[in-house]
Amino acid sequence: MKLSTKGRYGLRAMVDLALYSEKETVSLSSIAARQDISEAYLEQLMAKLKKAGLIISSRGAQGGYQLARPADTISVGDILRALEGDLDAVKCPGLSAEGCQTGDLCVTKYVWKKINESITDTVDEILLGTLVKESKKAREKHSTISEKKNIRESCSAKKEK
Amino acid sequence: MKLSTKGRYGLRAMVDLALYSEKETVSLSSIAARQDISEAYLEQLMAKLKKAGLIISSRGAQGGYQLARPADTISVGDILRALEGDLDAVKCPGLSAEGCQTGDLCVTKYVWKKINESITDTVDEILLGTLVKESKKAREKHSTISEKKNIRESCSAKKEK
DNA sequence: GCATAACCAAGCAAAATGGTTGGAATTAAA
DNA sequence: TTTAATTCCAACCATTTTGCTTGGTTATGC
Repeated sequence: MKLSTKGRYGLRAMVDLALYSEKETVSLSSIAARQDISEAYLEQLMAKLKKAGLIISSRGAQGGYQLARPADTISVGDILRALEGDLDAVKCPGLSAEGCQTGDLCVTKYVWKKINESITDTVDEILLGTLVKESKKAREKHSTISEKKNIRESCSAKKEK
Repeated sequence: MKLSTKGRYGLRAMVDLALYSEKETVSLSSIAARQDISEAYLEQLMAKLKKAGLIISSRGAQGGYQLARPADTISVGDILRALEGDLDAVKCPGLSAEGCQTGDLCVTKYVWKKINESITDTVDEILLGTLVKESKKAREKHSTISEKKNIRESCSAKKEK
C-alpha cells in the first residue's frame, strides 16, 4: 500500500521541470542534481513520462526536457499513473463486471471501490500548476528567512528513508 | 500502490467471521473453506487480527474465533491497519515535522498528505457492521434468484488473479 | 568533429509477497 | 484417559517487485 520511489521521485522531477523549463529546456542531469536522484534511474522515469505524453525532449547538445503542455492542464494523477501504472489499490474482477454478488464473498468489493475512488479523486484534483505556484511562494518566503536561520541544513540531513 | 492479499483476504475473513460467529465460535478451517483461502496462510492473518485486539480465540476442540467487540465498533481501517500496518501511501520525513519547506524540494509533501488523508478517511468511515448488513441483504436477494439462474458458478470461476 | 545531451537494453542485489512445512500446546468430548 | 480438533508458533522458501547500475548507441549544436 505504498507509493514507490517512481511516483515520489517522478513527481518531484515534474515540479522541478515545471519550475525551470518555462523558457529553455532542462537537462536530465540538472534535475537529478537539484533533486538528488540518480541520473540513470531518473532517466527511466523520464522515459515513462515522455511515453505518457506529459513531457517532450530534444536530443543532442543543449537538449533537454520541457513540459508537453501547461502545468495547469497536468494533474498529479496524470503523473502518478504514468509512473506507477494503474493507481487502483485493489483490482477485483467483480469491480467493473456484474458478477460476485454472492453474499459475503464479495461485499468487500464495495470497500475496494471506495478506496480506489478516493485516491483517484484526490490525485486528479491536484494540478501541477498549483504545486508550482506553492513552490514559488514557499521559495520567496524562505529566502527572506534563510539568512538568519539555516533551515536548509536540518532539512537535507533528513534523507528520505 | 496495491493492497496486498493480507488486507484483501483478512477483510473477507472478518466479514465471514462477523456473519457466522454471532453465537458460537468459528473455526479457522471453516472460514478458510468458505472464503477459499489457504488455512496456513489465513492463520497468520488471524494472528495479526488477534494481536490488534479485533478478535478473540478459544483453543482446543470446539474452539475457534469470535469478534472481540460488536461489528459496528470495528472499522475497515482498524482491520486493514492490523493486517497491512500503516496505511500511509507515502512516508515523508517532512510530513509530521516542520522541516523541508525549502521550495521545490518538498511541495510534494502536500500531495502525499492529501492522499494519506483520503485513504484514512474512507477506510475509517466504513464499519464492519455495515458490510455485514449489506452482505445479509445481498444473500437474501440472491437466494430468491439462485434457483433459476446459477450466478454462483460464473462468479467462482473468476478466481482472483 | 567533439562535447553534450537523450535514448536503450540488460543485469542485479535486496526486499517484499504469498505462501508452505512441521510441529507443539490446549481442550472438549468419546 | 485417550483422541480428535483446534489454536499457536517458528521457520523456511520460491517468486516477484523494487530500486537501482552498467555499458553502451544515437542525435545535435557549436
